[in-house]
Amino acid sequence: MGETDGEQFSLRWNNFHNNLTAGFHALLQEEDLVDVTLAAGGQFVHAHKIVLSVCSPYFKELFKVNPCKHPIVILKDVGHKELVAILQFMYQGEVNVQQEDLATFLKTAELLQIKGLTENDSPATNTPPSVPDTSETTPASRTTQPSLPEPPVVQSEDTPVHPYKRMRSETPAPSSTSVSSPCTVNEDTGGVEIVEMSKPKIEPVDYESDLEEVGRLPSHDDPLAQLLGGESSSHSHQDSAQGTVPIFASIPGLSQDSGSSQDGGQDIARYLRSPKGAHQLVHNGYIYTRDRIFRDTDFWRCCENNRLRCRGRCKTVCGLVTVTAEHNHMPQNEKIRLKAFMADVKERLAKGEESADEIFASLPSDILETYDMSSLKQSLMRSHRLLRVREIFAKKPARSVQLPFVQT
DNA sequence: GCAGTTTGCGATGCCAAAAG
DNA sequence: CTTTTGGCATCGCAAACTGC
Repeated sequence: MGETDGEQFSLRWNNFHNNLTAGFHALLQEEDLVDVTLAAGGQFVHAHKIVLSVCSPYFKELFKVNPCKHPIVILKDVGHKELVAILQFMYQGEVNVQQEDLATFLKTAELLQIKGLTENDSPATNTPPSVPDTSETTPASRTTQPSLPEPPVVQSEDTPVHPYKRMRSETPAPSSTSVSSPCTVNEDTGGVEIVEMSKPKIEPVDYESDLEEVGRLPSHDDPLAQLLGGESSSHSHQDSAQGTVPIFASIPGLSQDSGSSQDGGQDIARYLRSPKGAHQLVHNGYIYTRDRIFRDTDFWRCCENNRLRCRGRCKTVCGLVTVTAEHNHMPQNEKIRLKAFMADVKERLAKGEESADEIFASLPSDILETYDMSSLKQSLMRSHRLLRVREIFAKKPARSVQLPFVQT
């Protein structure tokens, strides 16, 4: 390295920014190398994750926590027109917007945290040099504090840790819509199972923590209750029975009502991992275990199919949940909630940063009142110890456990 | 209180049959 | 023939039990 002390030449491409801008725009126009599908207003737009990430910390974070090859991001309550305009702004650095559409456009841009269009556009961050400051389009009405957008659920078929005998077909989805993007199979575990399920432990979907700020979903103290897709046990599962429901999330603030989540968010679905690592789906307060994959359809069956002889089933095609058979029992929100809590407790126990007493003391009072925590605590502590012992033995070199060969 | 053993049940995979 | 549903055997985890 020290040999490079000689005279250096600065090579500058004067047309660099223009070329980059034109290149990105061309890629967008030709839908070349696109790796994300944005759905808004019933229509779909393809884009590039890298461009969205550069122009929006919101998208950046979204793609970081969902390392799916080709996610489909369904932006509820965002119009197709606004989305296209925002994309044009991101790719070209400028866009023409009708005056009557300006307010909606800017509000959408704020919620999506589009750099150059939002007030909290961090100057310290790497603002794209080619994106001009659009302060001239900044109206006085843009003084509202943008609420943190609820992250849309990135529909992904992510992180299969365990070997499955049958892999999902990658044939394009025969969707009734104009989805031309694949039903992505992301076989990359990526070590991010914390997002959905960590490899050794059960872990809830992590982006629920962001959902808490929305208030549309249950805002219990527990960071896990949202797994249920709503907490009300009084909900009627018939609401979505035999209906197709997209896995989606709304962008709050654009619409004060609950949008198409008529039943209070009950149609939010979440992917989980079972304690054994299998894919699970939580929908309308029911847990489904993936039964099989056929073509581009995942078939799920109620996890109570054995115990309660429940016939509840559903299927997902490109993230669209279709309930195909009714359950013979009520939604098991409380059960799911408890399981989620126990998974959380186990995770914290495993971290060893808190004592068991501290962890249990931090649980919501209703959980503590409902369940016999002393026995639960004892049981968890025991299984935790057991786990540690197994880990220790698993780490031992093989020769240390080899027994002398005895010929019989 | 801890460690070892037993037992119950949930999870999983596979197959057959029904339906379209 | 393809898709969907019903059934069940098996495995393994975790709770419960027992003894020290």
